[in-house]
Amino acid sequence: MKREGCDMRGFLSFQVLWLLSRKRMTGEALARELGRRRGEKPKAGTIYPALKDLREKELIEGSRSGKEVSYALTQSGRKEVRRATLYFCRCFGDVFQES
Amino acid sequence: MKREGCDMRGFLSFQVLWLLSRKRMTGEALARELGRRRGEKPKAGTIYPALKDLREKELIEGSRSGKEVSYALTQSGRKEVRRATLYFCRCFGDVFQES
DNA sequence: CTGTTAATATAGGACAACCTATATATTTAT
DNA sequence: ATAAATATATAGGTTGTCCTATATTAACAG
Repeated sequence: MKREGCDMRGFLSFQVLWLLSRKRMTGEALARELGRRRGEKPKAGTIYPALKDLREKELIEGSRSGKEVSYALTQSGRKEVRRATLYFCRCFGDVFQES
Repeated sequence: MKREGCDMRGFLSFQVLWLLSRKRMTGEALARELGRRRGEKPKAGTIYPALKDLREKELIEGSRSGKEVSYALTQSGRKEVRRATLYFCRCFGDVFQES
């Protein structure tokens, strides 16, 4: 299928780190919050592979409680989200100053 | 090669539309401005295929003058950049309110 | 206990965003 | 005229972001 407009994918892992920098969350809670912002909730096949990748990079760590896994940033995760946020603002800062 | 941090690719086409919404620019000028913001200038193989894609979607149009092609938004390009900016702000607005 | 639902997980595929070449055309300098 | 530099273009490859399945496990209701 051809996209009509410009592609708006990207920065999923950054957005996950950003959300976790504010509050510890489960995969489902993350998906719900992303859905609230994007208009459409990402599917399981989007969110869980992303969480796995961040876990393998040791930027986040999860603790299971029943069927849920609650994620939080590790120390390098906190460092990384600071770095990434600076980069993000340098790239897109002016997009916000005018809305 | 494994990336250490989180991936920060994405929104190239949006960023190009955004820059063109402010000023008519050539491919080279766009690459320079992206380089200024990102810290590294994107290569020719990144920028020109992106411009070709946006041209084929009729979101931008270019006019050649010598060796340079100067790009500007079309009418649907202007519409698209408004739509995309709203979406972008809804997703990432709070990232900026705290820096 | 058994069936359903909720949360997590993985496989496999499409596509944009990046790269490294390599090529062509125009302009500028020698 | 010729060489070098500049701007544009395309081919081909990797990776992250998305999807649609399909499967597993824990909680919950009957």
